[in-house]
Amino acid sequence: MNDELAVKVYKALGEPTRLKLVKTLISAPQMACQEIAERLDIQANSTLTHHLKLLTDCGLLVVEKEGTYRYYSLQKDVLKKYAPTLIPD
Amino acid sequence: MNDELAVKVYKALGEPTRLKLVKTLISAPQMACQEIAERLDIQANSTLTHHLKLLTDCGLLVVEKEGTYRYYSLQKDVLKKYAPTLIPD
DNA sequence: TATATATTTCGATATTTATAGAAATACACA
DNA sequence: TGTGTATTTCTATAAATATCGAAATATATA
Repeated sequence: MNDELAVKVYKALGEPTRLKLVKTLISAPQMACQEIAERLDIQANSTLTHHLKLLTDCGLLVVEKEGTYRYYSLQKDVLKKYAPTLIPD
Repeated sequence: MNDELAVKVYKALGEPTRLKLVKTLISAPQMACQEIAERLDIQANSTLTHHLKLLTDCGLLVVEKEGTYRYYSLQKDVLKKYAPTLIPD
């Protein structure tokens, strides 16, 4: 058990916007920034980038570049390990 | 799934001192403030109280008064629900 | 009641973090 | 190459939070 990583994961999940983001991605295969920002009502791009960085840094999200877009998707195995209760049956 | 509560729980766990506190209580049946403060190297009583409050407010800990002492113990079922990976086999 | 011990509350400060705007970068395509 | 779109980086600011010292509260016991 890596405590530093656990702290990062739980810190990432312990904020309303990011928890909502994670829950949104549970049912979506992947989403680009624009769509995420709209869905979560985030005003500034930089704010979204900030949250996405924290979530990817701890391994909860991964990015895939495709042209100008970057698609973010959830690493369900990581979420399942640290916070399985967030995943609906 | 109560998102507000989840945020509170993960916020509580997403800080090094509190994660350590929770992990300490996993193997201890209950501990009084003094002992917790020593074990975690917390300087000020008020700092410990602050952390204990966050942890009890989200249901991770419960207190039992006994004379001048207050014994804090972990609600393992709550921890198991939100962060089972923290509990060793 | 007076004193000692354990813990909490209050008020202040320093650090962290969420948010935003503007500039920079990356890429597609005309 | 030049223009438009998507995202990130930079810098600043406001809000949240961790920490502390001192005073207050609670309880046991001399």
